[in-house]
Amino acid sequence: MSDKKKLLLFQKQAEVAKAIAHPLRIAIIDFLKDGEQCVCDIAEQIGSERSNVSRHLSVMVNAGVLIYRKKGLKVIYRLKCVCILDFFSCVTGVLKQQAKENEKLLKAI
Amino acid sequence: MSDKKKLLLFQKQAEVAKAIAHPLRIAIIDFLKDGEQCVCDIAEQIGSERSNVSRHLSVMVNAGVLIYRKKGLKVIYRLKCVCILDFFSCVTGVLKQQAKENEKLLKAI
DNA sequence: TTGTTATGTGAGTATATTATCACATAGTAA
DNA sequence: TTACTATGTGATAATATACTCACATAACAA
Repeated sequence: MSDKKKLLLFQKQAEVAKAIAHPLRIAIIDFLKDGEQCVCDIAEQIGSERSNVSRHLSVMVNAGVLIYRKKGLKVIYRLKCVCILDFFSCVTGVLKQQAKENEKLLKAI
Repeated sequence: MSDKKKLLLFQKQAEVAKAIAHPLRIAIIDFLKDGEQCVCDIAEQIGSERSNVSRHLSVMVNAGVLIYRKKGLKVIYRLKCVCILDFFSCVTGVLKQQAKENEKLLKAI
C-alpha cells in the first residue's frame, strides 16, 4: 500500500477509534450489545442528559458504529456491526496485563 | 458487575481507546507491529517532528499500549501486547461495511 | 385545533488535545 | 574536558471536544 493510502486508512481508523474513546459512548455500546434501544432508555441507563446522549449517539452514527430507525416518536439505535464488540476483547487484553503487573507490584511491597 | 465497577471499567477502556485514536499513533502502532524501533526511526517513518512523536509515544506508554527500553543514546519502543493489533480487525470490519455501502450508493447514481 | 412527548440542535462555556519552538538532559565519543 | 546526538519537556497557541441550557421540531393523542 502507498504511504498516501496508508495515511488515509489511518485517519479513517482513528475516526472510528475516536467514536469509541469515551466512557459514556462505551457504556452505550455495552448497553446496545443486547439489542436496540431508544434514546430515552439509553439516557436513563447511562445516567446522562438526553441532549448529551443524543450528541454522543450522532458521533457514533457519523463514524459508522451505530445506525438508527424511527418508530413513532422514538428513535431507536443499534450497533451497525457486531464487529465493534471485538474492540472490547482487544482492550480487555491490555487491561488484564496491566492488572497482572499491579498485582505483582502489590505483592512486592 | 455493579454499576460503579462498570463505570470504572468503561473509563479504563476509554483511556486505552483514546491512546489509539489518532492517525499518527495508529501509524506508530502499525510500524511497531513488525518489531521495536527507536524514536528517531519512528519519527522518520511517520513523517513528524521528533518532539511530537515523543509525546505521542508517552501517551501510549501511559495507557499501557507500549513499553520502551534504553540502549545507549536511543530509546526503543515496542508494543506491550500484540492484542492491541486486534483493534485493527475490529475497525477494519466497520470500515469494510462502510465501503460496501458506498459502493452500492455509487452504483445507484 | 391544542397539548404532550421524544428527540435534536444552536450558543456558550469549560476543558482537553495537538503541534511547534526553544531549551534541558543524558549518554557517547574524542 | 568539549562537542555531538537522541530524546524529553515547559510554554504557548490553535483547535477540538464535552456539557449544559434553552429552544425547535416532529410525531402522536385528544
